[in-house]
Amino acid sequence: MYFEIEKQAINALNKALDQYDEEIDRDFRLDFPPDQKLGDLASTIAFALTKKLKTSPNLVAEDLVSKIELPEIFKKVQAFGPYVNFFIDYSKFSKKLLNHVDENYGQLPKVDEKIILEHTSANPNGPLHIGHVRNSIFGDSLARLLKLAGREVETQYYVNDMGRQIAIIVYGITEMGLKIEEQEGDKIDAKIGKLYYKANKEIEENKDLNEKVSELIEKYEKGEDENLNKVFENVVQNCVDGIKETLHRTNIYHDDFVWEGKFIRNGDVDSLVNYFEKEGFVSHEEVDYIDLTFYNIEKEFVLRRSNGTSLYSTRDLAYHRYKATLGDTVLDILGSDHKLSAKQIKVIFEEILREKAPEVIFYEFITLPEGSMSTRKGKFVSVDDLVDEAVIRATEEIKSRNPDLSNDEIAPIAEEIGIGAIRFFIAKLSPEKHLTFKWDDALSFERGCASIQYAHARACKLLNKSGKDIKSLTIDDDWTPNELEKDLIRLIAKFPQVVEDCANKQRVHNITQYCQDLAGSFNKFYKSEQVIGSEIEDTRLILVDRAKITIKNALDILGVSAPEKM
RNA sequence: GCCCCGAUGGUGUAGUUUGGAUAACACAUGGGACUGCGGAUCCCAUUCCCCGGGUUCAAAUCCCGGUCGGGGCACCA
Repeated sequence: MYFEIEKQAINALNKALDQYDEEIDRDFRLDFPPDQKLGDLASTIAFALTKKLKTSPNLVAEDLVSKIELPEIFKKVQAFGPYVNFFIDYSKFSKKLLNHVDENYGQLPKVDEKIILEHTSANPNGPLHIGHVRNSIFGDSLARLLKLAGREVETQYYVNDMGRQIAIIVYGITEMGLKIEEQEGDKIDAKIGKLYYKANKEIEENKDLNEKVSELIEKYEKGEDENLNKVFENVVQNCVDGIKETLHRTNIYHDDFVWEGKFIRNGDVDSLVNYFEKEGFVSHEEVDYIDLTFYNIEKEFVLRRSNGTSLYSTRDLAYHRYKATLGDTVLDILGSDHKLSAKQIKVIFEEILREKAPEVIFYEFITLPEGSMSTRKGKFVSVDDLVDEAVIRATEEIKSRNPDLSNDEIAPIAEEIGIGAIRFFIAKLSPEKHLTFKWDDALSFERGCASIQYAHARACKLLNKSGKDIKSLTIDDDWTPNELEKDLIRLIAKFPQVVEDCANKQRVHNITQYCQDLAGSFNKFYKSEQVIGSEIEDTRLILVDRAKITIKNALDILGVSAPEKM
């Protein structure tokens, strides 16, 4: 809705600018003034004009204002020093906006772009830990955001079934006689993580065993030993199943799980290497590699191990070419430790293959106070443990606030609140920020996400209590919103623009801020304005209903559900 | 050593890409609102742009040089 209004203001400004002889850049946007007393939309265009006219910006602003033909939706336009500010006519605008908001509010028109978004892609050698989950939460929220902004999005999880890690687990099973189901842990992925830890320890203590692991890799890559294939596949499938369970519990779903082995079996990796060879990009020493020093990358890109088996990086290249066939844009969410290899891939795509390189969004790590997490060393906090703990705390909180609710009623709400708290906690941080994980920070959620969910629950309660069918109500013709109502309306109106801005910038964390602002504004309104029993009860019920919808849709971007009571 | 990120109230962060008006949010601390359409709420107070230069009418934001913190530099993924 703001789009439309902004466009009208910009048009009016442009018409005024037409009356000057000076040419200035017409590609400008409007800002939000710092205070509502200063209006709803502000332009700094006077500064640009001042340069040409050689007078003071204040005079230019005054002059501009006198030349503006004000569109109907505005009440007035006024100069404040050098700023030209527009004031919305809220008696007209509010009605228009509230009648416009429905369940799909925030959904922008379809854009002709299909995005293949890869996220999470954690190695299937143990459970998801809180380092991985930053990738998942960011990736999933971004997918939701982009969809809302009109893009078509397909999410993929790249399953590393051929890596050394999996071979080490297989070694533990076939050579050390370890059994997955005998390991500690509730879930199969946790058990696999334990087994990996043990097998890895054994190999680290006796380096000669690395030979054996390499043999396993070689055999699996050849794929001729049916029994061995089954062991590999069984480990990977089980672990992925466990990871999926964790992801689903936190509202994260992928459209497809692509196994890297596919690109060995279907010959894509071989034909890619052959192409590099044929075009003369390959250098041969102990191994075959591509020299990238010409492109300012010190590290050579190794194509195969000396025993001929493939490497992750080569398989990844094949995978990315595959993804490029599925959509217009290939987007990866990666930890900052992948920066170098992502740079290599970019150069290979652009300079050697002459194809569009994948886009990458990097995030910095979550570490424990004692250092980085490591599945190999068994040093990590699993997402399952974190979620369990969050739900336990939420349960206690609900119990103390609603003693009359039964356990069956509490359980689903506790799940919504606990998971919301975690997703919100991770999502609110911008990706380039490093985070040191502390239990208390992650779980002190009473006033974080929960207060937003609470605002939603409050709105639901209120609408229910009115006993009215909201759809049948109409807005009072004489209604002019007061300051608190205006505030809330402004925020509701801003939502589509927030969606668009965040999607363009690929920044999810600003949504969390918006949610807090919106809930805060709703709470203020709720506190001081009576709804039921007021002279404009119907109008206010409609406002409450639209605020409720907007909160719900905004939380949905973050994968956080909005409970109707809590 | 080379490369990449970060530094904003007591704490944790947003704002930096696109320079504009009084730097936003949450927590913490201290005070207040108390039977309300559920207080997981609201109001008030306190406290911030790492340092040094430069560009500009205007710098948290851009440029140069430092300091401190995190990460990367595998025949790992």
